[in-house]
Amino acid sequence: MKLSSKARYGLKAMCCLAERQAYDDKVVALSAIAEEIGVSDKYLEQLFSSLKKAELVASSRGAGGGYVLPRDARYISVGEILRALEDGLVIVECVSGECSKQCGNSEGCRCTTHGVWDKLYKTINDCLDSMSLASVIARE
Amino acid sequence: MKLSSKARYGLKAMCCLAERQAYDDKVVALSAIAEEIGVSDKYLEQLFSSLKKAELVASSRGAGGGYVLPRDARYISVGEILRALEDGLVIVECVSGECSKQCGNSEGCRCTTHGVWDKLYKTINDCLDSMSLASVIARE
DNA sequence: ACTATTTCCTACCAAAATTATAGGAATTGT
DNA sequence: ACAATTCCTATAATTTTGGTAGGAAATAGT
Repeated sequence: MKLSSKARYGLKAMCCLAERQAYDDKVVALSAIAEEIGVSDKYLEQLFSSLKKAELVASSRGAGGGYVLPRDARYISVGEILRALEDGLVIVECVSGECSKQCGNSEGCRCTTHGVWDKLYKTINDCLDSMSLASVIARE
Repeated sequence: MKLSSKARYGLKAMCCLAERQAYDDKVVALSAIAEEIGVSDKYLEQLFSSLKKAELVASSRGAGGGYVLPRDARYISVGEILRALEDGLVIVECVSGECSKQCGNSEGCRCTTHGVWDKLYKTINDCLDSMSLASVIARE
């Protein structure tokens, strides 16, 4: 149950973007973020593609273009970011969907361990949703 | 951040063992558990090897041998089981160890996102430690 | 109109981790 | 002796992850 590099770098990149935007309210070129956090432009592009799809960043193309946060960092949660990067943070198939093959018992899913995964899933998401991007960069 | 099959099958197997032991207090052959939860003997052997190392099962070899819980199911937590199967449930390297390459800032680790992983790690473990094997098979 | 810059899209490759299989050694009850 | 069982190690197959690459589309400045 390791967190992917996508999630690690993605969150770092979002922090970086938020910090730069707090400093001067301009669009930030992806290359600047990539350099700061130490990944290639091309790799980071892919992460931002996921983030954009989830509307966690907005962009403008062309020369002088770049990315901005679509809303205040106080209203963007870590949970949203990680779910965008980690395919919904689905821990086991059992959770958040039909429980067909994994459990062997789809309807109602009374498989012994279902309750465990369910509770774990909720706990993780609650935890991550309780942290905003703003609170992270403030290191609260 | 998916849970491994090891963890899924391992917990199921532990539930199965606990249930059988509650029923009649004998050692349970691994093959019986493997059949019930639908994995091969050989695969399950590996999981039990990890579980044994963590002293979450005890075994007797030879004909008529098998596995037993070394203590009451009320005093075995899901957290213990999953940590044994999932390499300590380490979410990111940053957590529970030196924070060298991943963060780029080892001492004190003030990397922006460290607090997030730390909190997440604690939350997950607290959640899992709060569930005993007995409560799981009782479906509480 | 041209150029430089930048996001966006898609395909692909390599490495690592996971999942599973296999063979056989060691132990023990009958 | 024999059958049943755990234990140990190697390895094969599959999937996932991490990262590279090329180029299309858009836009600002000249």
